[in-house]
Amino acid sequence: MTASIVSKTSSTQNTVTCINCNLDKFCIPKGLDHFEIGELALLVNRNNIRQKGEAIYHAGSPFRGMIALRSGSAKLISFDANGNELIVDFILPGEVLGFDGLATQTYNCTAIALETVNYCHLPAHKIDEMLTQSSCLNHLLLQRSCSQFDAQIERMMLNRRSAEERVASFLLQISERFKQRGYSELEFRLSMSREEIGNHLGIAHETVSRIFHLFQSKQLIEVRSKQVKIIDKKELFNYYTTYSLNSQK
Amino acid sequence: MTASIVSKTSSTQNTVTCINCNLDKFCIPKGLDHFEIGELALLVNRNNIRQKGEAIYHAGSPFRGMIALRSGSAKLISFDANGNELIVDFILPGEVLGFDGLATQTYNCTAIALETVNYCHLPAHKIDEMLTQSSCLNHLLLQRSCSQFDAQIERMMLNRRSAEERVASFLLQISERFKQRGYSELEFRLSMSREEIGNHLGIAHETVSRIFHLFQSKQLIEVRSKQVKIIDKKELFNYYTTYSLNSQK
DNA sequence: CGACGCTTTGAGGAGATTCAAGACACGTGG
DNA sequence: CCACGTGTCTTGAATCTCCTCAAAGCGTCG
Repeated sequence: MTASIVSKTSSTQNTVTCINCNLDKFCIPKGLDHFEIGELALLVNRNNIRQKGEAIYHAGSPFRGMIALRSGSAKLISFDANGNELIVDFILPGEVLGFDGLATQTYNCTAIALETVNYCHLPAHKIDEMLTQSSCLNHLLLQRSCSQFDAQIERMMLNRRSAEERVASFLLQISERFKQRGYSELEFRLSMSREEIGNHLGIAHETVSRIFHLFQSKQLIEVRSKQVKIIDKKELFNYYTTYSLNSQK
Repeated sequence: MTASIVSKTSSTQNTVTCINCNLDKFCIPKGLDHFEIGELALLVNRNNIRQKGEAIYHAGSPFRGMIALRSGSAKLISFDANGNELIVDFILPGEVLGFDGLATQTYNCTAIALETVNYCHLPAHKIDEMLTQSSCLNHLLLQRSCSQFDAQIERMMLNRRSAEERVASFLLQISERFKQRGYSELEFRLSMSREEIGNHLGIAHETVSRIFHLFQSKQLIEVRSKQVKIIDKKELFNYYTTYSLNSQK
């Protein structure tokens, strides 16, 4: 594990903390008041780096705290009984990792960088401190955890849809997440491979490729390797709401 | 909504409360100390009844509190954009409902009785009271919510398995849950239809039927309508761990 | 430039769905 | 108590979607 690197700049302007971080609307501080964010800022280790393919934490290892990605992306994976990898989620810049270890104090998943990442680390023992002091954070974490419930239902819904609907939904979801963080919603680079997309969606990587091609031929998107441009967002959206009209009741 | 019926017996022996309830190991009180259970017992409305097909709560309605089933079973459902029903989970006696409304203060799902149910109701405003007083309950709820995370991964795993593996897993899961609550683990009655099982597992009801028949012909189970007897639990278990050796990497 | 990994594309096949028809179970009323 | 009707369950056959295997194309990085 690398030691956390605390900025040594004396001028506060140049020091990025939770208070002036541009990700504050999406990160852990979301929902906390100004004072609490200040408290939080003192607890966070910034500027941790991992290269592509390196793990941020491992399944089974003791909970070390929550992670907020400042740049780069990661995949959150789990392994089945036969050691097959299952990609539980992709994590984009500004998103938070670590919920899989919060309750049991042991990480259930392994987090691996898909490209070079820079992240902030809120240590576990400091989370405990905050939990006993601030009922606000407590409530916040509860809320965050419960929103997992919604995500689960969303995923169950997707799992009974066709491969085309899954891919459409995947593209729109990534687009939306980029948009919310101030990146272009219509043109972006996928940091994960077709294999990884397929794994996450429960379809073969060849199928992902074929459907990307299909969408391109239908003028819905333009794909060139990992670069994606969404041409017809509306139609892409229709793709996965309209097509299941005669699905099971 | 029916008014809660509080027992009018004067003798404490005849009054079932959280303190002497046989479900205390599985219900909300799990993990609370004796004093806290006593507190809880004062807050709970008991003996609420719903008939088969009736809703216990509706998606979109304000969070009214947590529900613990004392007898009977229910299904927790959600609806997709086209109004198709998705069965998120089945709830067996002694299990707790309502997590889908805890964070947002609005139920995300609809809970419907699969047969006559008798349930206890812990009102929402009393949960709030307890949350500000007892950090223990707070922590407990957080833990419960986080365990949703595990369930989600488990379900994602299942969703890339074959129909046979899904059905095997379903039977074993129900069996395990009955066992934990003191019912026979090898012989039980399924309160849900083939249609509902299929919906929950993401397969057609005909497929469920066919696989029940297949398992019977392999001497793994005996099925007669809704009555199920597990003959070879071990082999049934192998069925869904062994069969995916050459699944996707 | 050559090697390796990722992506694309094709062909064949397996598994699950859909549609359709018949069997069975359960509740109702005669 | 039996006949009847409705809804659930079973079973078969045809079809379709997606997977698997295989090979070729493309990109990237030393």
